[in-house]
Amino acid sequence: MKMKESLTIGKLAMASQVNVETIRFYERKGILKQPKKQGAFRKYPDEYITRIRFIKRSQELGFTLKETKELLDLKIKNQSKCSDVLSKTEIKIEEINQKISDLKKMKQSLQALASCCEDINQPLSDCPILECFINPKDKK
Amino acid sequence: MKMKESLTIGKLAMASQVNVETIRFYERKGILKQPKKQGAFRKYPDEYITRIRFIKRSQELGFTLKETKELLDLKIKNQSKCSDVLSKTEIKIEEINQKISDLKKMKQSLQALASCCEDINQPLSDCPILECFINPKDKK
DNA sequence: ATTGACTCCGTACTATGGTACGGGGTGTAT
DNA sequence: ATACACCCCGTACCATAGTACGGAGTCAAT
Repeated sequence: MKMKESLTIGKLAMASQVNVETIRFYERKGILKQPKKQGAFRKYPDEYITRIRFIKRSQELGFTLKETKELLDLKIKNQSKCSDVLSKTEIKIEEINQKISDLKKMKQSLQALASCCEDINQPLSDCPILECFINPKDKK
Repeated sequence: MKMKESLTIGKLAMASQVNVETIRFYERKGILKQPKKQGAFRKYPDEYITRIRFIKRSQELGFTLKETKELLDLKIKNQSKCSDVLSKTEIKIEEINQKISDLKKMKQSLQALASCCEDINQPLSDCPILECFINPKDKK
């Protein structure tokens, strides 16, 4: 009797492109909840792949594991009070807005550097990469 | 005889809003080069403040110290080819574009989650927060 | 029923980006 | 000339985010 939607930890790791140990690490940290075991081994439904990919991408976007857990918990604990979810969600949205805004600033700075380099006769030492971050209009 | 443009490590740390130990750490890592010493103490010209603010800002924007060092080296080794600078910055710009795009997706998902809460009859479990990154056209 | 691949768990180790500590030296202001 | 704040350096320690290891157990195929 084989069940579809039932991955061993090794298969899950392969499918979600992380190390087996990473999955165990996430379980210890409470970021992934331990699945039911069939016999002695963990058996994971397919949606864990999505979950793990979400975690990895969130990290790449600058969220810590703790923050990522909070994002996941918004989804998971959907029985929690609407007002809780709403306020947490709004905080995260604000964080994202800030990240987007910061990234746009950095992009502009990098583009300024790039455009300085496009004119090959321009002296490279005049490239504004250092100065363009240190603007008086400080975000803090 | 006092020299302008000559900061002790403590003054520099204060001015650039980092810990003294952080400056020493950056020197050990080669991210800041050790300045001339006057007597037994390091003496820094003012432009180190700019340098350190640049490092901190880069980190806030998601660059590692190693990457930040690379960016600084682009400026410092200005004998390097413009094409080197250009290709490095273009890679960073592409990374930034992808991050912004993913953050926007994440934001939309969170807004969907928030609006679920506003409309209490909407099933919360349909919120697409997990799905927002999982596109077939894999970036790697 | 035995082999081999996989899993279990706990523990230890790694890298990154710092921070803290402590014993000693220095520099300057009074 | 001496007090006191500051600096020197090495080393140890911290959190985060994993990765590796190793001995034992398990499952599935032959």
